[in-house]
Amino acid sequence: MSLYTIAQASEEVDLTPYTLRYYEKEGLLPNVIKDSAGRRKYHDDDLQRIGFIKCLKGTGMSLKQIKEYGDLYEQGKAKFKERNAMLEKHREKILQEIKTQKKYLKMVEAKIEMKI
Amino acid sequence: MSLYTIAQASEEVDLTPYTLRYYEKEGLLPNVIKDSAGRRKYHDDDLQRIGFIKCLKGTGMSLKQIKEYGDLYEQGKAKFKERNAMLEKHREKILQEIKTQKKYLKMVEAKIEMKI
DNA sequence: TCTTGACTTAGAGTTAACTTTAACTGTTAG
DNA sequence: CTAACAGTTAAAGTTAACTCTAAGTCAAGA
Repeated sequence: MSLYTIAQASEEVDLTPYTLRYYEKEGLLPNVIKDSAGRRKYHDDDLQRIGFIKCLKGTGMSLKQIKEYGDLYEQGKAKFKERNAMLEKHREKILQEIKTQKKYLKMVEAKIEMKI
Repeated sequence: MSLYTIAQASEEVDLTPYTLRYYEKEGLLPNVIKDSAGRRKYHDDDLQRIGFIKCLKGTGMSLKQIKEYGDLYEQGKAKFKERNAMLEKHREKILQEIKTQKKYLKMVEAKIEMKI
C-alpha cells in the first residue's frame, strides 16, 4: 500500500504533473487523496487507472470518452454491461486501426523500395 | 489525364475542400493548378500525393514533417537519400506503433474478460 | 527564524489541425 | 438578364489536450 507524491507518480506513469492534475480536473481520476497539507497522494490503484487511461488514449479514445468509461466504472456492476460494450466497441476500433497501420506500412515500404 | 474540381477531389480523397485548401496553403500540395477563373484543378498526381499525405498523417507524422518530406521530394533525386532516410525512420515508428497497439489491444481484451 | 523547494490553485496561453465566415467572382440554367 | 451555384481569398474561430504562470502554502534543513 505504497503512496506516491505527484512527482513520483509522474515519473512512474511518464506523464507530467501538469497532465496528472489536468486529468484529475477533467474527472478522470476521482480517487486521488490528499495529505493534511493538501498534497496529492497516489495509490497503486491510481497508477493502474492511469495506465489504463494511457491505453485507451493511446488507442485513440478521447478524454471525454475515457471519462464516460470511468464514470460507468465508478457505478460498479450496475453499469457493467454498458462499460463492457464500450470496450468491445473500442476493441473493434483498435483491430481496424492495426489493419490500417499495416496497410500504411506497406505503402511506406513500397515508396522506400521505389527508389525514385 | 483527368482533372478534378475541388469538390470532386474532396469526394475522391475523403477530405473536405477546406482541408484541401489548408494543405495547399501549408505547402503540402505545390502543384495544384488553376483554370482561367482561378479555380483549382486536381490532377491524378495530386490525388496520389494526397493519398500518401493521408498515409503519413494516419501513421502519426505531423503536417510540418510531411511538408519537410514533400519539400525534399520536390528537389528530386538530389535529396533522395535524405528523403528515404525519413521514410526508413518513419517505417520504424510505424512498426513500433503497431507493437504498442497490439499490447494495448491485449490490455483491453484482458479488461473485457475480467468481467468485473 | 529563515529560506528553499515541492507542492497547491485558478486561470491564461499554446499548439496542431482544421473549420468557418465574409465578401467576392465567374459559370450556367432558365 | 438574372439568379443560383460553385468556387475564390484572408482572416477569424474552434477544439482537444495539454502547458504554463502567478500567487500562495507548508515542511524541513542550516
